[in-house]
Amino acid sequence: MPELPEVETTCRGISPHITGKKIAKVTIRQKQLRWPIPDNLSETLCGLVVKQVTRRGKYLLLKTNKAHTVILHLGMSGNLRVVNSQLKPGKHDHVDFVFADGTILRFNDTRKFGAILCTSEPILQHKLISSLGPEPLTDQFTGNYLHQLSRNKKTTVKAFIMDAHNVVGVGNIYASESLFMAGILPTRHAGKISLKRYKKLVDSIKVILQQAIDQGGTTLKDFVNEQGKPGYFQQSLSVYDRFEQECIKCSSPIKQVKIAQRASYFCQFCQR
DNA sequence: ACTGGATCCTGACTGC
DNA sequence: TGCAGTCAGGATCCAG
Repeated sequence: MPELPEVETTCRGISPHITGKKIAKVTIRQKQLRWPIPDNLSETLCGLVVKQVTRRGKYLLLKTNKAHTVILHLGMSGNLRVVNSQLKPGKHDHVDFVFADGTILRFNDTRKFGAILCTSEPILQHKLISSLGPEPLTDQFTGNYLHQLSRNKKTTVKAFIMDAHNVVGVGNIYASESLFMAGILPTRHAGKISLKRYKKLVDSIKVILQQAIDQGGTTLKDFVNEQGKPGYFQQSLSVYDRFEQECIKCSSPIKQVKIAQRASYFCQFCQR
């Protein structure tokens, strides 16, 4: 499931293969994703050159030489691969961005939770992008920021840090892992956690995400691999999906609870 | 204004 | 073996 490190890895992986290249056409086999893909996408993008591939939260942005920017989201099962024109599309290969030199950027998404949109307005003003919280790995994301934002919030701290309006890129797995590292129970009310503890939580989120991105660097080659699924990380997880297994710190069994319909894992002794 | 729940989708897995 | 049910998950939308 793509979380921020996976999207960052995808961004770095595809960028050198499509930056500076002219779009010849866009082939859409399945337009019914999270939102329908715009009907005129191919006509709109034909002839435009990809100037820059960037990421904002879990959105990938393909900036062109005109006003238009392609907004891509991988949902939970999506992936992008760079393939050559000989490779026939397989199951769930919903969209091909075909470049003038024959390179294809192929979007595959089993569960169709992803999205492909296009906008000509300044990208930071786009509805999906403008409401996003700060990037977790920048200096704007601090303990002070989270502490202040969380005052009077009754939601759980886990739901709070997973809300992209507060901070982007913290998905279900890394939320559990970060809270474990920071020693905070996921069920705690966000508004009642001290500044000191938020500082520790922010440090933990940065460490966990940076580790995952560092590991992702080794899988970049997979994005130009015909049979390859983009390699997701073999991240070593401390609590996630370890129900009833021993806590790595205190050996007591890991607990599981549902928060906002998401499985959450924690140690009842190491987190409070 | 806030918060929690339903929702989209497919495939893997479980239980009868 | 097969079928029905459950779960996973990001982010939006909706209802209370």
